[in-house]
Amino acid sequence: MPSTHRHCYDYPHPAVTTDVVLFTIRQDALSVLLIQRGNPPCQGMWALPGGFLNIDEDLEACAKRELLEETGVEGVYLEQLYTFGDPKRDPRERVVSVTFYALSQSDHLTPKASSDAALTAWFAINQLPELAFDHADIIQLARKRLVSKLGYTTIAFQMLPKSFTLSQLQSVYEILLNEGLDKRNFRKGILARNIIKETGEYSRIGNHRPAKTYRVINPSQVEIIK
Amino acid sequence: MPSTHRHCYDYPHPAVTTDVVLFTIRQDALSVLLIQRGNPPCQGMWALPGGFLNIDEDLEACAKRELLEETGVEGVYLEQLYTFGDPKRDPRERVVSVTFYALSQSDHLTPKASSDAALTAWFAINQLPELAFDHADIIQLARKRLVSKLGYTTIAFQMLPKSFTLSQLQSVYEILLNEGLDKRNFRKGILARNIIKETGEYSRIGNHRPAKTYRVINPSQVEIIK
DNA sequence: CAACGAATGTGTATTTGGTACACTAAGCCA
DNA sequence: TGGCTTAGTGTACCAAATACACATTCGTTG
Repeated sequence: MPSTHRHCYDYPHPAVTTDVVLFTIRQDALSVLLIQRGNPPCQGMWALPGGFLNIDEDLEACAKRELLEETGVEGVYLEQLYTFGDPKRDPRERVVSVTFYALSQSDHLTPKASSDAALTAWFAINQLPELAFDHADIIQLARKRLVSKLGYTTIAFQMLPKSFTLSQLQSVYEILLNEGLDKRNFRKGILARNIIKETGEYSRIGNHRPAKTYRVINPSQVEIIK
Repeated sequence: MPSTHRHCYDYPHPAVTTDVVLFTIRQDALSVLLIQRGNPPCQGMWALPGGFLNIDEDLEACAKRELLEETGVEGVYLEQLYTFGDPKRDPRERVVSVTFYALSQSDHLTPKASSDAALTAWFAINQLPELAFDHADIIQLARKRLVSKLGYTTIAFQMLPKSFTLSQLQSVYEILLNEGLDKRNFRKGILARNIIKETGEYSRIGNHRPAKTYRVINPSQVEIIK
């Protein structure tokens, strides 16, 4: 390493980064937000938003900052996923990446061109491009975690607007679980948990019967249920 | 920092450590292995085994190495828990700690005096001493994770010898869950899962009827069940 | 304005899984 | 042989999950 480097330690330190898997549902498919890399290594490949931890910055703050800087997305639900530290995962230097996953509803999605002019785009999880580093592993682990959390938390509501219909909610579950669910049983189950209530208003989109809309009783809080 | 430091970077790097919460059951209590700190900061307080990541070392390898070096324990089940990165969690420098939890049966427990002559000792989880840094938080998170994994994995078997009785197994569950369980229902439930089988041998300890011993069908593999 | 298309909304019967509960069996020891 | 200690076993009840079909309410169109 060049001797002009300024920050010195008496034993080697790895670099620490955060990377974020931002999920949303687009066109009936679970999708993740990726950035096309403009520089080597892995130039031209797609990668998760993320970057180096500032020395006085909390891990979660770093993840949020990188997500905002690189994609313009903020205010989403964010949770730590796993820490990847294979010594060879980045060819440049030793990099330990603390990864997060985030959930966003379509409302909040305003990914803009990043400050370093890289491309950002959504990809359906079953049609991912070639990914940089170990980011494909990270995405699969995040997906697995998200799906398993569906079963015992209220995490699904983080992918819906404040007010939603039961059909929309069921659709989130069906897309994530990748299986169809019985409408009556689904509604019975959700309502029995007492976590949502009617807004009193109706969704009047489409040329069919309007649907009651609901909202979460304890919003912006992911709880363990049952 | 002293200018004699040798490893230099063009932006500051945090230190990365691993810390391990090693659980076992001793005297009918869930217990963790701790080391008394010989040096500041937190001199005299108790801490988790752990230490700095070598620059070419995998995270899990680091956790295993530190556990072996500091406590003499090896061959235990180990799993990543969470990464703690509060900028103020260590007063000396910025330290990001990737934490693990480990499970050991009494058989494997041979904690020896560490190489740097610190004291190691087991503490019941309800009688912990004053702990260094944020190690109390780490232990509580590990306990929570372990208990919740009881419900949907075969993790409990990692706390028992290869061959065990159903009463011993039930005891592990009772201690971790902190509640008594019905013997008949417990046995019915475990056997219905088809994860253990009789060894054909009997445990003949104590002045009472011998107990059939069992072992895990798929040993040294923690599986998700149901 | 009637018929149609499309999505909403609703109840019951069955099966399955979980829970509650008490006595006999087998060994050791005095 | 009687007493102590832990092992080992079955059934009845209740709760939760599943399977399953049709009427309702809009908008649109002929």
